[in-house]
Amino acid sequence: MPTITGHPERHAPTLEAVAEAAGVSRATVSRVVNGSPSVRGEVVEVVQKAIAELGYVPNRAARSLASSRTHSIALLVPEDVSRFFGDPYFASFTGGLDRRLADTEYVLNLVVARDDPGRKAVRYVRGGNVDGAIVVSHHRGHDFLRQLEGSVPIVYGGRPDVALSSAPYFVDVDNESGGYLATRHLIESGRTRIASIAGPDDMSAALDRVAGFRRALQEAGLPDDAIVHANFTASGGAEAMRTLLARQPDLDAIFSASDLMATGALTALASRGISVPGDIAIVGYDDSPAATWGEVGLTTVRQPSELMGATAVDVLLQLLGGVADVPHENIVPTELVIRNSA
Amino acid sequence: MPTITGHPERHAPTLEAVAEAAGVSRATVSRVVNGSPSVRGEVVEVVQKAIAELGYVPNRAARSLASSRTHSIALLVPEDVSRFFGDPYFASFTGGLDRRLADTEYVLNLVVARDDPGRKAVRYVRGGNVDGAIVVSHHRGHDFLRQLEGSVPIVYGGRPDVALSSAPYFVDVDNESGGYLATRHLIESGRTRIASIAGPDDMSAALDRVAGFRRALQEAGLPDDAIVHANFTASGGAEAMRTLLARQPDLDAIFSASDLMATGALTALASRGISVPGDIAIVGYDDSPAATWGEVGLTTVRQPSELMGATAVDVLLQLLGGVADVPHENIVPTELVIRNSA
DNA sequence: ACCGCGGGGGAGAGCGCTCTCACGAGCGGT
DNA sequence: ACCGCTCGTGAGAGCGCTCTCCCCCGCGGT
Repeated sequence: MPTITGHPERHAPTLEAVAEAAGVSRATVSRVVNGSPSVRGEVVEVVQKAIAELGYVPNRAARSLASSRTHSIALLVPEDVSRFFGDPYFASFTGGLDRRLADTEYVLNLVVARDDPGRKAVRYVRGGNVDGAIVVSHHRGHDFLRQLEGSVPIVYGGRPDVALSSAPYFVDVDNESGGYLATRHLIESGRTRIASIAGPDDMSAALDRVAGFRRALQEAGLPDDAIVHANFTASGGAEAMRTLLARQPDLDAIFSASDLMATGALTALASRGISVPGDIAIVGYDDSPAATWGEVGLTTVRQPSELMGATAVDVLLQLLGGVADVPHENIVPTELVIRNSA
Repeated sequence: MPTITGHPERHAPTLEAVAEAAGVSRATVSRVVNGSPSVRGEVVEVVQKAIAELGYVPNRAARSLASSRTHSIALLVPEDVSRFFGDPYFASFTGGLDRRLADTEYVLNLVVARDDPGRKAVRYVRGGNVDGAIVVSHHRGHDFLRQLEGSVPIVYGGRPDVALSSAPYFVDVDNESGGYLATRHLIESGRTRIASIAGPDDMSAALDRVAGFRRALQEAGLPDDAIVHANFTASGGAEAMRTLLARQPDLDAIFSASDLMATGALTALASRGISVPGDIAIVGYDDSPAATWGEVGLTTVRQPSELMGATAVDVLLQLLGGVADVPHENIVPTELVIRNSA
């Protein structure tokens, strides 16, 4: 049964056909297709004309079989896809990644390591199906990632928590400077009694933001000890807000380490009739959709997630291109998005 | 493992190597790998043992070159990736799709048709790089999709708006029954003065939900004319809520055609001291993250987006498998998620 | 004149797999 | 005993590229 679902495949033109049409050898066409500099200009033109006329498209499989390069890279997600993409941060990370990749000949393979744990994904990556991989949303405990070492170049989105045997390449965001930025903004708008609803104290990202918060306050000679840790949820944010108000009723600004917690804080404030930004200014963190869903738009620190995606691709392409001395740590800066809440 | 006489060069084992190790021909190994029934059981075992010992992984490129089947399918997104994945609906559609695909040998290629318009993506799909494609988030005006016709089997997520020359395959959700489900739930919990905050009246999905709303009320002999259209935003929902209250202050239930509008309605109700679900019950639509972000969890109609993704894969696999009489229209039912608001 | 050299282009051997054929063995029917 | 089958397996020809040789030609130096 050679017929596949009745799709009459018109024999796609091959390199050979182009070569014949252009009156040159296969090798020459190949050179033109791959942009080799050692073909005379006029020959290049003839070949390109033939390519255009025949509508030739290189066969990826043949190419990668012959060159043992696949021209595809894996986006390795070590968890459920819907959870992954449901996170706006990763959605836009992927967006930046894809946009950067669009300029190249590379194709993105979505590889999910859900069950197993990761057996299939590891086999896929190690099996020579991709030239490199970008690993995102990895967490402590994803030890199977170690099995990828020594196969293809890998770039991590976020500093990997897994103990790897050699220094990994990764891109990460500068949380400290994010906290600093947010706090400076509050200071510059004249606030002086500034507190922070921080994230869990066992997450380095949360602690780094606190560090930035403190640095800004210290530089300004303001007290830096009004800090309550919460768990990155809206209700946690609301509770933290109440705690802070109880402790220090004359607060005039809050730096919340996540937008979600900020929305909780906003709710808590609203229910007490405290106006934002009139009485208290709030800066969030993430620039998630939650930032614009409430009545007041949330001023927040955006993680340059697109840039991170693009950077991850850049690093990987350099690695694949054999560039020497590619930096292992690639830290991108954060950016303040000013709306109404501060 | 390195042999005594061999070079230390660790070269990925090929079919040939397995064949030699197992003492059979390449063809036989190929048969085993591809699950051909015509190999004796004991031979299968020997071969599988050899495969396991050598850690053999088939070379995808070679396989697809020889068979002219790529074993990969495209997820074609005709718009910006971050916007696409930022939508929880699509995130989980993709999740379902991926999960279903995980049981197969197929791999997902993320293909974005952003600029161009779609030139590169069309070339990619037509160029024989994938066996089939799933097109999502397509809109009126995406005429380039027509150029895909006649290349590989295509399944659309959502009924395509583009004028195609032959009946497309698609999966879609049953909006009418979603509206019906939500409204029935309100009726069954004893509500009798039920209104709807509907979506824009030029979107068929919105109108279908209204139709379901009406059907439920008519069946119950309740008035079905308390309907205000809004634009699917939170502030639109809040305004619609105020309008409804002004019109009919004794309302005891609301069916909101989106979760976002429902959150707006909740805000409006809270500011008037109307309790949910005490005074007024609310059912939303989508089961987006917004449904769980507020103080009260939103009872809502979940679009079975995962199921849709999985169904799209099923349909495509059937098409690829040459199954006859694959249905073109695949409508999946909606599902009620009960939380606190109703 | 000669030689050497370098650049442009052709020839051809694979890359690792699939798949059609051919082949031999075993078996039942006549 | 013969034929004709089926069944399991092997042989070998590609699939469409890349890439290493190698050759040819024109040039400059001696």
